[in-house]
Amino acid sequence: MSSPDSKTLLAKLIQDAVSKAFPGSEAVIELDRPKNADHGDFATNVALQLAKKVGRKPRDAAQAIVDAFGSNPEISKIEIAGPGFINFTLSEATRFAVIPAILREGADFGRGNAGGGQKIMVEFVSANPTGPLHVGHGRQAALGDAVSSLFEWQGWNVTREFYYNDAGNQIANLALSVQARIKQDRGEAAEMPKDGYHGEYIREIAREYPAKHLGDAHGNDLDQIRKFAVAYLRSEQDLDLQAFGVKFDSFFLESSLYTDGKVDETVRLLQKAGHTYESEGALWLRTTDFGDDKDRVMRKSDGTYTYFVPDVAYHLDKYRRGFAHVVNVQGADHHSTVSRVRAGLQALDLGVPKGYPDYALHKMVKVVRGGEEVKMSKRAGDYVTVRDLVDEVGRDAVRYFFLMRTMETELVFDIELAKSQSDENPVYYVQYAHARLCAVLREWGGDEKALANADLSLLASPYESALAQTLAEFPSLLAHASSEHSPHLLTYYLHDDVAARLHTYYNAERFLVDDEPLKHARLALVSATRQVLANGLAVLGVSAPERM
RNA sequence: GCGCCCGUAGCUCAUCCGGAUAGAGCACCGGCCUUCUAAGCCGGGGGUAACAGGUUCGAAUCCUGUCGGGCGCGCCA
Repeated sequence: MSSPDSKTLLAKLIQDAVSKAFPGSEAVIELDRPKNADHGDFATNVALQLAKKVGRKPRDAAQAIVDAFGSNPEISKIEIAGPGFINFTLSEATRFAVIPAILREGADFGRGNAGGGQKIMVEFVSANPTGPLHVGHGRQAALGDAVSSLFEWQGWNVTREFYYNDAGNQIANLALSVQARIKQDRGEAAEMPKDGYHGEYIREIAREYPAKHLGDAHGNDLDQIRKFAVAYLRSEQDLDLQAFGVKFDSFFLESSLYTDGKVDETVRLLQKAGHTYESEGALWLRTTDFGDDKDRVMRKSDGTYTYFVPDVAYHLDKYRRGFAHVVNVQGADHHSTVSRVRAGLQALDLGVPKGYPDYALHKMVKVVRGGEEVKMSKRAGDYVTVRDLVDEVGRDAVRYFFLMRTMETELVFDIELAKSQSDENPVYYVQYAHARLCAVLREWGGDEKALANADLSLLASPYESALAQTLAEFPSLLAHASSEHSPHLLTYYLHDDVAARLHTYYNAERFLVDDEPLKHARLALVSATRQVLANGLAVLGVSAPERM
């Protein structure tokens, strides 16, 4: 929309016209932005909706509504088109009004307040500390961070949280794997565990360990090995995230749920709520009462808990920490946990809302080089790490590529394409647009603040009004991308709408003309466009270079 | 077998809480650099939106079924 105000205003004017033309009839006023520029800035289908009810042909009904429409300075043209759409065209002044608004709001242009300062948690990455982060975690890091930013831009108070599964079998396996390597290094016979970790990094940890643990250089203290390996890999993952430019506000350890008694408490609460039963020596929760497709084991017959209990305890804890809104970003291969965690929370009977928590599930990442799938990484052994990608193609390209696709499709990451500094590479196309505008402003050398007073009525080319209109859509686009958890909408907006229109404009008109007032008007548009590109890239976590 | 997701141009994908002629990029063909960054721009060809029904004034979009692909169905996490 050109601005929230003109859309709201228009909706009200239409409502008035409808009640004047067809007293007593009810209609929902829908206002769309037509794809085709010939159809004006806004279009409504009220006449199509009403035609049947009032017994008129759609176009006749539309005419009656148009006749009842009062005049307004913001609207320059009203047309009836197609089967009975009413198209509204904004006046040029209204369309360009966004430019001073952008220059005034600067780095804040596009912010909304849908969140109203409420707390929201985005949990993402949440890798087990059993190895370097893989490309799937990379997609999750890019997504989680971008979704978080989108929320922040809508006025939410966002907490980015990383959950460490540092308890359970996989960690025990990690410790055993490292122990086996330590022993092998000492020339002792030692077998890797059946589902052990075989990556080169296990050998690295095994080599580091003896020097730091003089008392137990033999590798007999499994608990000490486990602690060392987990700490080693956690700091390793931190470095991966740092290289990727993702910062978390909090790290939550699964093990703390046990040490703080929260797992036990959850079990007690579930038992008290009466949805548990014992069978085959195990303790079960009747999650089928809450929409799950089968009941779940809480406590195994060996007395230990399944991952399900800490998961529920963890989410209860989130809820108690005051996060009424939570979005968990996870791989789609975990989709079965959604219904079971929700069911577990319902079974507590503590009033946790039914759809809690919210999930954003994404498909896996396939890495391709020259058409061939890449599966191996030297350090990790059987998978490609985030670090491999960042080191080879750079943070910006990796982030942008991870964000370009909708979550529910598999992402094919083409290393050659991401590395190419050419028109084939969408991230360079957008960054180049930004750098180009910086060059223009640099060449001009004046004070950008003075542009706020430019006489925008001098802007007359179709490129200018198209570009201004696109810029005006930025706030509503961000709001939409935020509520849909869809950063990819922003990548397409920046690439196809802003950058593409800008390049066309750039090739068609010269900005640094001799006519001072016209030059100022054009530079105001240039400055506003640069600002929108910078703000959009900031949301995506991609840099906006001034030179390329 | 059951559950979730996907199927749109030669390729990679947008659009999806119903709207007008289904859009980009790549690839292909033809133009544009003495002018602020050609990493760019303009024009052209290319489609039964897997298929079949249904709802509707109107369906890529919603519903049902079929086919094809992915993922998940453990007292693993």
